[in-house]
Parts: sequence; structure tokens; C-alpha cells
Amino acid sequence: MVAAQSYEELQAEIARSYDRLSKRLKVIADFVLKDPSGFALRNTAGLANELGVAPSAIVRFAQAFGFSGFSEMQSVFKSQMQQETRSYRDRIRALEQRKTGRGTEELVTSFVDAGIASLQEMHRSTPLELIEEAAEIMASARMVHVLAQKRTFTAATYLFYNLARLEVSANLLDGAGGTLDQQLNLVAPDDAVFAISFQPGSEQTACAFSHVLSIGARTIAICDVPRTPFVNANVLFHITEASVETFRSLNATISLAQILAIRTGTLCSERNATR
Amino acid sequence: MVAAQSYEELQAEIARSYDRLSKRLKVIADFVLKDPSGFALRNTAGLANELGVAPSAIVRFAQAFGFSGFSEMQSVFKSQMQQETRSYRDRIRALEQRKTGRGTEELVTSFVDAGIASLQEMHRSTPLELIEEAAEIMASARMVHVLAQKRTFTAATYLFYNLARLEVSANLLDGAGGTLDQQLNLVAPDDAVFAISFQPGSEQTACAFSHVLSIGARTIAICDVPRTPFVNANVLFHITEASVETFRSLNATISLAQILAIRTGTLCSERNATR
DNA sequence: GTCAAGATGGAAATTTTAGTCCATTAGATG
DNA sequence: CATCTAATGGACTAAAATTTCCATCTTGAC
Repeated sequence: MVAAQSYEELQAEIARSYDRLSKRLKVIADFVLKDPSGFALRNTAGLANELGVAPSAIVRFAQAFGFSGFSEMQSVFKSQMQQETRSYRDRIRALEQRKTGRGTEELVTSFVDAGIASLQEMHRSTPLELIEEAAEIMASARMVHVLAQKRTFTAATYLFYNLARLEVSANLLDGAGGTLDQQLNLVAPDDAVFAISFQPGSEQTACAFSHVLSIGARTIAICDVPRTPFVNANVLFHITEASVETFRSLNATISLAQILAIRTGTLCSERNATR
Repeated sequence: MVAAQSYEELQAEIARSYDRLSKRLKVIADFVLKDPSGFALRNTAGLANELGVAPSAIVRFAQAFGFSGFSEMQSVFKSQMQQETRSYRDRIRALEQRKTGRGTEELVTSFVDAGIASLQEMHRSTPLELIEEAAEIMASARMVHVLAQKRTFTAATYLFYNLARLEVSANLLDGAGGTLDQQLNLVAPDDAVFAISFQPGSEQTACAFSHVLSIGARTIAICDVPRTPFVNANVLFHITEASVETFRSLNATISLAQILAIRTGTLCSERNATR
């Protein structure tokens, strides 16, 4: 018997063979089908202990499906898991690598794929509780200041526009004409500050953010990579945007900005209505 | 030193300590912050190989944060990962069961779906020749003026940012402080004007566009609905963005803006090289 | 340029983990 | 109830992975 090499095949194979399995192997099959990521992340001893079976039973289970042993079967689950969390990166990397005929068609396809992957990854990796928390902070603030520079400035204008449209008091800390310092004087302790910063990131944004932290304002940040001072924010969103040839997509960031603005607007209007 | 036990704390701790780390440890920190699931799923040898460092460096990295070794640190990442996949699976299950709940989950799903649909529709409906033509016009212009207001202003800032980054002469006609008229005086016949306008659309943008048409500048427009004066543009992109409860997505527009900027940048640099 | 402190890579030692084998048990069949 | 077959757990072995240690190299100060 040859082992199924793809995750989907394997999953189907286990479900199909279920009736043929012995008592212990059924216990293991139940777990594998119910919690594949648990199977990917743990070792024989741990699994055996949790399931109340012998470690050797786990090995036999793998062998029953044509694998040489547990490790070989587990690697199918591991790579599936990695694909789930990084499938878009792999896809984009593949596109980046074949630069041979980078015509317009390929460029468009790459960006569309990158955008879709970024949106899906944002959906998968963003806990709803964070969205709720962030919206709550913004809705209860006297004013929301939006802080961003360079690349992420675009997303900031969008957040600002949507907040303003929903009648949430908002202010764009754009540092127009080098006046960021003056603008920062407007930030009060009962305000919220929303910062967006991607690598390499503006030094100014980081400084300004540290400053508002010391003021005691509540803070929300969107970063691609967690780094100081943004990790100290009250709410930190970690967004991974796919990139094509050093050009990062912004799809996930602006969509998240829009979602947050709407959620905040909803909370605000609910409150105004009850007053 | 006691190791951070929660994932968030650990992440913050790594980001905070980053500057203190040695060269190799920085490489490892970069990876850990960028791809925590990769760190959770692989062993020292695999990680060391991919990062081009010694396996012992990985162990030292873990010890630098108060862990007894790699395994102890990795377990923090493993459990975080298991939590993430479990909560995501619960969300999907909950969503499948009751389709009526109009909570945050539905909001996020709607926007992600809308964004994906918009990108695919843009890909399907945008002829490559139009992209080439538009890029050609921008690349051969003395200067590219980007014109937009309100909602589409966000996309304009993105186009402007990317053009500037690619060393294409660009100017943002943002009408800051009601100075749009003055800004329009800068538009010469050998310039290109790029307008973005969605319904209901700013009257100002329409007027300004008519004006630059009369000057004789070459023009490009992105519209959701073809209407005057934009139908008279040399190149007209017709973009249909999906919307969620009166909130239109911007994904297709900004992605198209990025593609056009890159294509223009490529043409410009090719020309400068041959000169 | 020299020296010291710290960082690094590689190999050896250790620990952990997987895989094998076999004695025992459970379950089925006549 | 006897007997045979398949399943099971646990001890043992082999393999793989981690961790330690040390020689070498790098870096920065003087």
C-alpha cells in the first residue's frame, strides 16, 4: 500500500477506512479527523497520553495507512498546516521567482493573487475580539488621531475618511509641512491614537507613538512585524501583506481600516441613540 | 531572567530587546517575528539551515529570552498556533450553523469577499492594452497630476506615492485649502492628468477634469460609471467595486493604481537607460 | 596593532522521540 | 469451553533532535 501524499487524500482515506479499523485505531482516527493541527504539533507520547493509548498504537496507525511510521505521516499534517498559514507567500514567492516573462498580464495576475491572499490571511489571522476591542477604544475616545507616514499614509487617509463620514471625531496626524510636533500637542489622555507602520517604517511615526504612549492615550496599531514601540499598544493588529517585486499590497490594511471604522461608527451611533 | 509565558508577552519582549541582540540573534528574531508558525513547526536543524546560522545559535536565542533551550521556547509558539487554528475553526463552524447573526464575523467575511470579488472583476474586465496605453501616456508626460477628492482621494495618494517612489514626476492635485484652481495652473499641455471619480463624485473633480481637457493635456480616468467629462479621457478604466451596505470596497482601484504606477516606472527607467 | 570581551560554528554529549519486537490479552469462531 | 487470530501495551533499540562545550573568529577599545 502506498501512502496518500496529499492532505486531502489522506483525510479522505482515513474517513473511508474508518470501519475497518480496530478499536484503538478508531480512537486515533477520531482525533486526527477532529484536530489535525493537534496531530501536527505534538509527539507520540503526548498524543498517546491524551488519547489513553500506547505510543506504539500511534505508530501502527500511521503504518496502517502506508507510512513508514508516525513521523512520515505527521509531516503531511505539518506541511498542510504550513500551507494553510503561508500558502499565499509561497504563491507570491513562486511568482517573484519566475521573472522571465514579466509582462503586464503576469503583473496584473500577481497583484490580484497577492491581494486575494492578503485579504484571506487577514481574515484568518485577525481575532474578532481585537476588532471589538479596537472599535470600543475608538468609540469611547474623545477623538481618534490617525498616525501614519509614507506607504501606510494611504491607509490612514482611508480610515480617517470613513471615520469622519460616520461622524466619529477624527484627526489625521499627517505631519504636513513638518508640523507633527505641533499636531501631537493636540493629543489628550482621553483620546485614542491609531498608528499604521510597515517595515522599514518611519522614525517619526515611532517617536510620535512613544510620545502618545507616555501621555496615556489609548493606542491601536497595525504592523507587519511586531516591533517597538508598537508592541506596547493597547491593541496590536499583525497584518501580513503579500508583496510583488518589493511592492507590498495594501488590500488587507485598507479593508481592516474600513471594517474598524464601520464597527466604531456603529458603536458610536448606538450610544448616541440611548442617551 | 524568567521567560515570558504568553505568546503576546514573548513577542513584545523580542521586539523590545531587538536592538540589544547580536547579529545572528537579530536574524533569528526577524524570522520569529515574521513567521511564528514556521518557528512552531520546524526543528533547529531546519531553521538553522534556512536562516544560514548554526543550530546552536537558535538555542542561544531561546536562552537569551530566559528559556532553558529551543524546545521550551518553541512550545509557546506551538500552543499559540493550536489556539489560533482552533478558534478559526470554531468561527467557521459557528458561521455555518446560524446564518442570521450579523456580528463582526459577518462584517469581516463580507468585506473580504467583496474585496476578492472586486479584484477578480477588475482582472477580468480590464484590457491589458488599456494598462499599456495609460502607462505609456504617463511615462511620456513631463509630469503626472493625480486628481481625486473624498473617497477616491485614498487611491490617489497611493498612486502618487508609488509614482514618486519610482521616480516618475508626479503631483497630487489635492485641493488643500481650496487651492485647486491654483494647482491647476501648473498643468501644461505636455502633462498627463490621472483622475479617479466614483459616484456621486465631486463636482470640483469634474470641473477640473474638463479644464485640463481643454488645455490639451493627455488624460486617464478611473470611474465606476462612465459619465462626462471622464468619457472624454484618452484612456478610461471602468472599475466595478463590490460594496457592503453602502460601503464600497477600494481594493480594485488601489491595486490598479499600483499596477499602473509600476508599469509606468518600468517604462520610464527603460527609457532613461537607453538615453 | 594589541588585547579583551563577546559572538560564532562545529563537534561531541545528552536527551528526547520514534520505531520494533514480543509476551499478554481480548475477541471471535466452532 | 477451547482454540486461534488479531490487537495491544510495554520494554528495548535505533534514530533524531537538542544542548553543551570549546576552539576560533569578530568587534571594539585603547
